Amino acid sequence: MRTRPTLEKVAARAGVSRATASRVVNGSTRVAPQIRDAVNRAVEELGYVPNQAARSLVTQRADSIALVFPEPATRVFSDDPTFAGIIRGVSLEIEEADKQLVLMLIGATGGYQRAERYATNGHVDGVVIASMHGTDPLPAILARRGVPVVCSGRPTVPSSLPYVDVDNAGGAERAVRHLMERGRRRIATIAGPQDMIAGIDRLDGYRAVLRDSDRRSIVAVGDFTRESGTTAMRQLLADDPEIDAVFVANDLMALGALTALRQAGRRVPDDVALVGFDDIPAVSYAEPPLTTVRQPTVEMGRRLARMVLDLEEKAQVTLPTELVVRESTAS
Amino acid sequence: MRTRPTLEKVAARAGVSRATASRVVNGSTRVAPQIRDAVNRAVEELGYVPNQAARSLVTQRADSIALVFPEPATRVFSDDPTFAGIIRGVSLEIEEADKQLVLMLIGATGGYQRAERYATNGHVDGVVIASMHGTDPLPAILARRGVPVVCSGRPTVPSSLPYVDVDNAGGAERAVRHLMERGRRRIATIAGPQDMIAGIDRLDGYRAVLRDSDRRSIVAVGDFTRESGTTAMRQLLADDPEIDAVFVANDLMALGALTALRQAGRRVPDDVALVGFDDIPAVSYAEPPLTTVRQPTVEMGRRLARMVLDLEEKAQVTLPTELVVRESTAS
DNA sequence: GGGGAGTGTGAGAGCGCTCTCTGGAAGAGT
DNA sequence: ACTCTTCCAGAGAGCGCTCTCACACTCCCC
Repeated sequence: MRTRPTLEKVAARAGVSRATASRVVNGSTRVAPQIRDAVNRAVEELGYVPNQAARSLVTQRADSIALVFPEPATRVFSDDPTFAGIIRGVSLEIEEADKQLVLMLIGATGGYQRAERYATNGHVDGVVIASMHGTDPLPAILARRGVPVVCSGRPTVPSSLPYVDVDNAGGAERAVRHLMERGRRRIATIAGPQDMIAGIDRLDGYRAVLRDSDRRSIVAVGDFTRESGTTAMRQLLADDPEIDAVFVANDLMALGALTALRQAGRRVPDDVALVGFDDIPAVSYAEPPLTTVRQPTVEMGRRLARMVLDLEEKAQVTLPTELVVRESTAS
Repeated sequence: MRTRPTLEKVAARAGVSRATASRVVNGSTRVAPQIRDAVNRAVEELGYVPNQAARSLVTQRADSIALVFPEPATRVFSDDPTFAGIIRGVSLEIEEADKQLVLMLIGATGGYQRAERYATNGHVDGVVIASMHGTDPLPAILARRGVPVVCSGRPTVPSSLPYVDVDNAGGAERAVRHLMERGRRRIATIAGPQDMIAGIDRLDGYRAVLRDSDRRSIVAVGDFTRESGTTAMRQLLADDPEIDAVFVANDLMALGALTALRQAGRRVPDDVALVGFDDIPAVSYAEPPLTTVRQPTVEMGRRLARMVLDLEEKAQVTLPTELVVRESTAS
């Protein structure tokens, strides 16, 4: 393999100086047309590609951003398309900006130090943290180190860090109200983990609506996995057999709950109505298709990327969610 | 934000030369213990982190590899955990080697040139192509440019490029033979796209077994999406209502087929037995749970990464698949 | 006790690029 | 015709690091 051509070679071939060649490559306007053409031709002929390392060294920019998935997220990763949506969104925006995406799935051992070290060594211009765990120390650490950080999901502890979240509470409220409108009396919930903002806010939304209508909450807690949905549903049925509706804090658990209901001989929606959250593809193919709350995952990814790339102001953003009504809540 | 400390500063603080500081940072043994300690202390105190760009510039290594998902793959991405498995595997191995993973989802517009340009500018040490499309020109282009490339999935056109594939044909054969052993007479298949090696090989496996037992093939073709599975299943039932078993080339289509069967009033497995391929989590929660062929996606990712990192010899590897029997093929 | 072998440290070049600064040519103004 | 401005190209420094080479020192053996 022959060595890759340098700017020097391009300049020599075009009969100009390295500085001029650099100007052309970087699209400066203040270059005479015929010289620009000559350089471009040389670039073409030699197949010149700028050395990013050399460029970064002098510009102090890396032209890439990191997308970090903390350990707890990686576990769900393979079964929850929510993360895929965020990746896609971030990727789309990054590509448009002609930058690179560095993906870090933080493993169990020493992943944090590794991510911290990496993010602070100038190899990335910013970090998007796809953490659903609000107690994650990484964002604050990086921010203190001067690395631009944007979080996916509002941190559980109030902070001034920029984030992009979805309207979890609002979505939950709409879902529960929808169940009430359909005439459901005993509305339970399967909540998500209470160390994640999505788990907390969705439970809050559920509680707020029930409180307003003077009903009591019936709560089981899962961990956003399908299995935990099944377990929680069984428990709910054991605790209160009269339940006629369940708001489940995510679709994966809702699918698990559906299994438990079927096994218990309850018909959906006839006996028990079911609402999920996320709108992953699988729920629209479930039997029956599940009503759920859609969250704009790709858009989330886009906003996260735009903020960290400074294409838009870093802020604390909450994107709207939308109730998608399907058969599982037919009256 | 104060400027990050350089090796120079560390050396000064430790009272040694830059060269010695470099030796310590890079873990050379030929340094006197007390000097090593002094340097390490200085590193600690200053919070020194090596500048990767500067390092890459001189070593000509990037310490990162790219994982490329061509356009057709990105479409399935969000609903098919197969890709997530590959990503995890690659990520695990990369992390162990203390390198970085650059993820490229190739978009519709100019993604190829972008990927090519990026991969050849010395920013990555190698490329893993998660292409299921064997006609993809990218691998050959990069290989010609001298970039280490490993493909996920055997290219459809014979080539000497290293790849990691799974035993698609063998898995399909085992699945179909399993259906025969369960006494099924009319075994159809829903094949995958015939421009992907997984689609081709799985159909070949199906055909081989039927040929050996002198039965005729009944084939419908899908594109690996759930919807196409439903459509193909309907078509199959219309063509030949006597069908009592279907081998489906992937799980997503199998789930789609299950929907079609249910809608047509066919019981699974009583009337029609169903086998999928991939073993995604969803099929074990389907009603009934589907028999399928498991492929080791995480292991695939690991092998891909190890090859491209030169931790093991680049070769053409085929990993075994395994039949997982569940209720959908009970006799 | 002198020459080699072995060991640890420093000096300095240079990776490929960007960017400031300077110089020269051309055009405009008096 | 001469100066002033404008514009564009080149020279050169230097980003932070690694690595070769040279050098100083200790140790050992004949």
